[in-house]
Amino acid sequence: MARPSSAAEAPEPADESYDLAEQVGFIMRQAAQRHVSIFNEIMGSDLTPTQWAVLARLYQDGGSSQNLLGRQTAMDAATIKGVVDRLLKRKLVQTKPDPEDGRRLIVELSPAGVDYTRELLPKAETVTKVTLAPLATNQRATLIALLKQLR
Amino acid sequence: MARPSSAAEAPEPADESYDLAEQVGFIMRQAAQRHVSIFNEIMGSDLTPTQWAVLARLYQDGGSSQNLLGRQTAMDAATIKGVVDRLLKRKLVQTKPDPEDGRRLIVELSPAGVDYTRELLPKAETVTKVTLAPLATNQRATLIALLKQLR
DNA sequence: GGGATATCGTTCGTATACGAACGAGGATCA
DNA sequence: TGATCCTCGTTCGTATACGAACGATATCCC
Repeated sequence: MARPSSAAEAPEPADESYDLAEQVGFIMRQAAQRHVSIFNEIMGSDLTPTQWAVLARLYQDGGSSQNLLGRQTAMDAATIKGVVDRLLKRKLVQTKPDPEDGRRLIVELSPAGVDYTRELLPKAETVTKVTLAPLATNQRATLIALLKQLR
Repeated sequence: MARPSSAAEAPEPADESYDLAEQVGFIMRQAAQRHVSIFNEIMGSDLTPTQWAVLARLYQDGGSSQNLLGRQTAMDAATIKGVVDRLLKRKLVQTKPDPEDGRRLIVELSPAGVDYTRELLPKAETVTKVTLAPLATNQRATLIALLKQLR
């Protein structure tokens, strides 16, 4: 059956035109899934995309408070806590209280974390390359520009 | 500090050019987060994007086996099970064994699920509209075409 | 000074997401 | 028929993701 009920019951014409496979959200979820799959293949299963985001951000800009770090890596306070905890357990990051603000916890890369991140940088670039491989060069810039407008 | 170590230590030139905020994966995750946020606002917090994907797929094409349904909605076997279980608990879907294949479990919309899905269709279209609102009309088709190539 | 307000980190609960392993059923082919 | 291989559904463990609530600390402003 194509429809679970007769067409005459549909009150709004909109009902006829909805196709899940054509909705941005659904397509974007699939594209994101493929990206994560590529990430896991290249980076290895011992590091997740969000964990990498934290390492890369700390490597680029140094330590920051846990909540700010979360904002910079697109995670809310509850999520960044879990990610930082797991990186702490692996001793890739370290924390210390902020002397200027008793509420804040400063998170920064450990020396081992710096080395680890630097070693992974080329692989991280490969992830982006492979993810964008199906697109022509000019299409890649277009996609990124369009996605940025949807943030 | 801009870099946790001196530039002279970097063995590969690639290290200098990596910027997390410019990687597709990171930008796509943010765009997806905004989409989910819009989804929750419009559809209400009692239904998730994946649950909606299942309802919409069943509404469009009728029942199918659980694993096939998962493939059609971009979820693996473990994930679709959880989603179907929660929809079962709300009596929006119903299941029955496949008479032709003892391994299969057929999942289909319940009568209440059909009504519920039909009522939500206009809102689901609004979700897509609002998600794409920042883009010009011709850009929307471009984005979708590019994302489809990344699946 | 001190009360209202905001931010920070934490915890809980729920829902994807998926790898891995498992047993039951089905298909293929010698 | 029987051995082999594949698919299906299930379960477990781990990791995001985020709303909600909480106490502790800062800040604002009267």
